[in-house]
Amino acid sequence: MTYTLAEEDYLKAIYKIAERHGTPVSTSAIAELMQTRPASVTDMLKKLADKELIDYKRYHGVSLTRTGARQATLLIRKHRLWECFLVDKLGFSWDEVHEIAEQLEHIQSDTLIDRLDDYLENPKFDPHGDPIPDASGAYRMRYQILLSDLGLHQPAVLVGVREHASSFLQYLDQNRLALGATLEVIEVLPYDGSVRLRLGDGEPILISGQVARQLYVRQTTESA
Amino acid sequence: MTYTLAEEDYLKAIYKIAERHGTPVSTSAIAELMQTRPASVTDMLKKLADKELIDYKRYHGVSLTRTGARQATLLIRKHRLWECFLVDKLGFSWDEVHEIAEQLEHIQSDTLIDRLDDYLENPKFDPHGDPIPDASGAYRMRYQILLSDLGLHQPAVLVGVREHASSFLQYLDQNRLALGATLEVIEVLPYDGSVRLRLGDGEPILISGQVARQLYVRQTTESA
DNA sequence: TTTGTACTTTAGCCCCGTCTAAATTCTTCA
DNA sequence: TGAAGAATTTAGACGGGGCTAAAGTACAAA
Ligand SMILES: [Mn+2]
Ligand SMILES: [Mn+2]
Ligand SMILES: [Mn+2]
Ligand SMILES: [Mn+2]
Repeated sequence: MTYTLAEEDYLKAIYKIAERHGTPVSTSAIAELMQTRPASVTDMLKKLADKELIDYKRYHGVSLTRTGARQATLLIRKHRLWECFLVDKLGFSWDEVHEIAEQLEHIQSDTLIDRLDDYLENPKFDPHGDPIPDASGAYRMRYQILLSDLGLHQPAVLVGVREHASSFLQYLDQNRLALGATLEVIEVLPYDGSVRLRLGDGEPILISGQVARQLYVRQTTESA
Repeated sequence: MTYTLAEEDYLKAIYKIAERHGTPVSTSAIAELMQTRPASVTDMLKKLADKELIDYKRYHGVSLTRTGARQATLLIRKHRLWECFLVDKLGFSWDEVHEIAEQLEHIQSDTLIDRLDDYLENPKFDPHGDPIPDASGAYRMRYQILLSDLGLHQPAVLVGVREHASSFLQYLDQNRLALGATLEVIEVLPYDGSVRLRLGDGEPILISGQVARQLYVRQTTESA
């Protein structure tokens, strides 16, 4: 019923890889995300399989069981709620909170996280725009597309980031690319796929195609 | 520069025992407080001595070095600030917070705890009346005596508890014995040392000598 | 001064989570 | 279809932190 820090982090890693690349999840993908060796991953996979948190067939990758998936989403819930706390209450910026939340998410207390949720007034999204599962583990995906897939002159709002590295988030800050910003693609440069944007009512800015593929936007009504 | 959870808890235990019973601190005292075996304590003492966090001579107990004591007080600072957060912001009661703070105190972040301190408006005492060290590790002891040592008809205020067990704190709640309560000893029963108190302006209550020896009070002016 | 007893340490073991090196299995392509 | 070559697992080790049982030390009482 209660899992170790390492077990929790593995479950979360498997969940995130499955979410992005589908199932089954390979040993090497887990090793890369967790910065460990594949041999270490194999060891842990056996333990998680013994506890029926994953379905594991040697040489064929893993997927989470219902129990494992539930545990992973509860951990993600805790991670994201703590990030909200750090940003909204303690004044951290969105590029500073990940490492701390990576620790805080493992605090074991049945009531703590629900009280924190109430204290924060039940936020639905974390500082990076990621949805926060409720106490039962359920959440709805926000409607979103990649900025790189947004049509020309389609008004849209920045709602999330695919990349969470500090350096990337700081780059966004420097270019006034904050969540909630309204934008519109003015031009896509054919040579390298760079994108020229109108941001709010300011001067147009230019971002690389690389960056455009890391930003999630929601289209707004034409007339907005 | 950064210590494991177990190392931190051992340093804190040594600090607390030394504070209450003086130095050197015995292996068995540590084992009892930490709920482990003396053999395990001996193993850890060797490691802490290697890292120069304690002075250790086989068979003769330990004391903290300057570095060790500093580390212990910083841990206590974190523990007590988190307890304030849990009580003041999340609405926990003082008997529910110890276990959670026991985990939260180990979160590693240079800035987190200082921001938390500011967010809580730099409290000087935790929910149990214990002083909170500042960022440099310094704190002043509150003036206090045991209720069992308070003279008859001396007006006083309840400022701290020596015992932190949930059952004890709940007992205090049930008898309206909260920190800050004004009180006065009306009578000490000679047979078993029980104490009759006037609490605020309510009816007198009777507490055992056992309980009276767990409560810290500060005398107030006669005219108060 | 000796000795009994309580306290402490050592020896040897265990589990967790990680690693390297070697062996195994899968897959792809000639 | 039969190797390479890549991915994965196994074998064996290690450090951290804990335990039991046995041995060593200190100290108080005789
Ligand atoms: Mn984590
Ligand atoms: Mn996030
Ligand atoms: Mn602790
Ligand atoms: Mn406290």
